[in-house]
Amino acid sequence: MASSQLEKTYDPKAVETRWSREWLTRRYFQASPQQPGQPYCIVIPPPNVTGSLHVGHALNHSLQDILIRWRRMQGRNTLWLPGTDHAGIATQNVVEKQLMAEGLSREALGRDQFVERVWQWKATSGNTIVNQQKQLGESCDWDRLRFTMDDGLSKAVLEVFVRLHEDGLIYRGERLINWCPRCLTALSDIEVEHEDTKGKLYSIDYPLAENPTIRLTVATTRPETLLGDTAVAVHPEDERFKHLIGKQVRLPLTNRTIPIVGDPILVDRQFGTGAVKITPAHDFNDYEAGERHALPRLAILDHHALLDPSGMRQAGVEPTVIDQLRGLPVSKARPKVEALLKERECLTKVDDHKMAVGKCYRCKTVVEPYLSPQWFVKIKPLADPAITAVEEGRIRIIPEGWTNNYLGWMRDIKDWCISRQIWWGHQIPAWYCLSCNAKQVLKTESRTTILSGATPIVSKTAPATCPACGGNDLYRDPDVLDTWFSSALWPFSTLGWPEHTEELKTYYPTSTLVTGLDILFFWVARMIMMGLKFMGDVPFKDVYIHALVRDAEGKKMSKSKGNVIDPLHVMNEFGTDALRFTLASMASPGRDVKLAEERIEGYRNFANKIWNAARFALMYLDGPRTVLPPTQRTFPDRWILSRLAHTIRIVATELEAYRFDRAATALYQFIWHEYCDWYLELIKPVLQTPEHQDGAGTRHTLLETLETTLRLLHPFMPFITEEIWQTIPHQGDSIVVQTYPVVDHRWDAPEAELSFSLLEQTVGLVRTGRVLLNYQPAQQIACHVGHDTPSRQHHLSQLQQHITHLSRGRIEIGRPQDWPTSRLLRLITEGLSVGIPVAEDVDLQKAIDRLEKEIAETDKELHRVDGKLKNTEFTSKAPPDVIAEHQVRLQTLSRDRALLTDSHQQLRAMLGA
RNA sequence: GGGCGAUUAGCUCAGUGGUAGAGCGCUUCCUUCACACGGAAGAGGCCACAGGUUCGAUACCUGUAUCGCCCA
Repeated sequence: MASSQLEKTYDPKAVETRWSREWLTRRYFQASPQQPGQPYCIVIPPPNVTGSLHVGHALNHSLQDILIRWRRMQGRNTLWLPGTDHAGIATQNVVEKQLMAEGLSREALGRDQFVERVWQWKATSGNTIVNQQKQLGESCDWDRLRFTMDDGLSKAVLEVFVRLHEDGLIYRGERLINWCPRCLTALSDIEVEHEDTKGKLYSIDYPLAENPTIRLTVATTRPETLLGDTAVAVHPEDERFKHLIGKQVRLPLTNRTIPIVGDPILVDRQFGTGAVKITPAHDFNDYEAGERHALPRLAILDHHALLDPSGMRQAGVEPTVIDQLRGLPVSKARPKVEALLKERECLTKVDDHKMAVGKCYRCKTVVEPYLSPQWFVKIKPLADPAITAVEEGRIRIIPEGWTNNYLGWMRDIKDWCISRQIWWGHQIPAWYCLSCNAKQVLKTESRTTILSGATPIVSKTAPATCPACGGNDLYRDPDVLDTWFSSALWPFSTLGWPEHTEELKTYYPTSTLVTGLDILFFWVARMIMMGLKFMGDVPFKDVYIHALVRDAEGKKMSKSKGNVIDPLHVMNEFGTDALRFTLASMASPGRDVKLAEERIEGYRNFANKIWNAARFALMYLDGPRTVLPPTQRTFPDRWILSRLAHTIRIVATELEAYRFDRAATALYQFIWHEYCDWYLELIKPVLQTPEHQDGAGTRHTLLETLETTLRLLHPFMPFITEEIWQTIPHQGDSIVVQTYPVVDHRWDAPEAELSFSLLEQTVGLVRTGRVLLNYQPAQQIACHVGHDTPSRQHHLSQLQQHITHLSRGRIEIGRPQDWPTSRLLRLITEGLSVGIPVAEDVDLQKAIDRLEKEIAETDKELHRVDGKLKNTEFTSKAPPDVIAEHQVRLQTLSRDRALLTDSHQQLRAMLGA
């Protein structure tokens, strides 16, 4: 057990590579329903299969690994189930870009070949993130790795789709949906990101049909959609306009007249001119208004969001206008329309206006409301139980503040558009009989349109014949499902559902879901709905929501900004343990993690500190070790055991509460500032004295506390703790499968803690005095130590050897009034006095300044406390113990002040002499 | 526009109805035998602002300002 086994500086790389492999080889993370212990299960939020690990994953995964390793050590039957997500639009975009670079396109390839190509891409890049996760030491059961498009999960998707359809909770219909004209697919409401932009508010005159000299002025931010207007709305109680309701206006640039309707929902009398145009095919609010007033819908944009000549013809747009606008994107059409309106003197005003535009969350293209037939989930019946589950506390959201966010969204939830017009994903299991639906299925060369009137045959397997006509000319719906549809099943589909597996019985409901706020609605809410619907129980009991990781300035990390911290780079430079500990210690609830490399460096240093503490222990562990009952151990041993017990308590409490930051801080504080700074220093004299009578007992406590601390720290810093644990005397194969420390009440030693605080205070004063008098650290000095309170004075004499050792002084303990009155610097705090002889050649100014500062501070505090005690309001109303405490403080402060003043005078006298 | 959160040391953040805390950074000293990725000693704060509750508020309440997030 020679110390040369450990290098002077900890080198994480070799250690991490070795142990991450070894743990996998030894299959420590494999779960089984047969294992004993109360189950504890976490399903990982599946990252994009073709992605790579970013620092957000690192945070998310570190926290899960801490929970899982902690529970595993507690003896729970733990399962951390890993997996990846097929990320439909994102992955398809990536592969399409590759094709473009090769001069190909998905259309040129055809659907089957394209999908085959994506599978190939998944095969080459799909393991990247998994391998990175392994490098991070994530203790997942890798045998159970799942993918949202693997056979089992696809089976679950089919089952769910068919059953929801049977229950009338999935329907197909023509609605206005969010459409990305670049991805050429529908998006759900929450896949649209709203962004404030500067726009304009146009005021446009619509002349009254019966009397063109009367004009109704409408305000709009999108003048080009005017071509598709089918009404104008005013508030039914607006005195300015209510007499116009029911009349017709001429729609500029077209040959149509449209009605004026009264609508209290759509119209805000204060906004704009008080009159708005209604374009049901191009605006969500207008769509609903159109429903209320049974208005026709006229679409003038095609699926590329270009002005569509045939749409415009149907809308009665003047042929010359059509010629000018055909094929233009909105951004170019708008100024044209503006100019045309100006020409005709219809445009009365253009104001600057702040407005929100929706953008595709995948490609940031401006989305268009687009009228098209899509598949929807009727969500209300699913949402209601999901609301109740959270209200009743069957699911706890942590931090609690997000609960209202969740409930608010769920109560106002809209039907979920689940069809996507892409190729990569779960194709919808619906077929159309081409003979029954001859008029509803329109095939052109480039596109097949299935009108909303078509009758689908929904089935888990391809039907051979049409059940209605017996025909066999069946056409499968080309759309695929929203990726989140399959993710919503994740907590049970990964455990084998729809089969009734032992895994489901054992691990469902899972214990905790750890995720970022950004997918609370996308994913968490939908898992709750689907879990309740298909498992009859919540998918998890706790949802822990952590913050997002930002850069040191608090900006969102993004490749284009170049402020991305690459976790792998950081792990290489500072060690995985350092990164994990940093993320854990910064995971305070309700606050974003602002990550700077200096922080990680700081925890790299922490790892090195632990490493060297272990080196120290190994140097002195040779020799017999004796186990003594805690009360019979030495003062330093009793103290450190007491502090360790305290730390174990804190870590347990904080982990239960998901306060990773506080648990990490407690560990840091204990290890560095108690164990290393004080305990190891305190026991050096015993260890460095051969045959010391306390040697055997001390060596045992040293080992016992180090080994326990390593286990306590292991979930946070798995690698270094394993490496050290293996080096010191131990029982068992790996720290991974050891028990987590629990509090031993016999370790609590309040008397030792009290003595320690006196020791710390005394050593602190001596060291301060040493610096004030410019004595070198190594120089042995003589000093007097005394205390006001006799019992504390007695404690000082018991601590004499430790004070002597830590302050490098010959300590004489006695009452301050008996000390020499000249050539002595006295420092005083809270009744404790330290006197240090002043050598002939010392510059006393520093010491005098210091004393003056302390006198001033004591004075200030004295006045404050005295003032309070003289205030009868305080003495009559404050609780007695608070008053007593103030009285004691007043006494101590007065005595300190007197002694400090005395010391100050003596020093000044010396200067004068 | 609605909701939520933040505002504490130079920076990043804990925290509590009764002495203001940590990490990093900064200053000075120190290569002594675990560690210079270290040790020791320091400097640094009207706890955003204004009211209120209270004997007492950085903390509880109300409002304001600034910043951030979510929703519309």
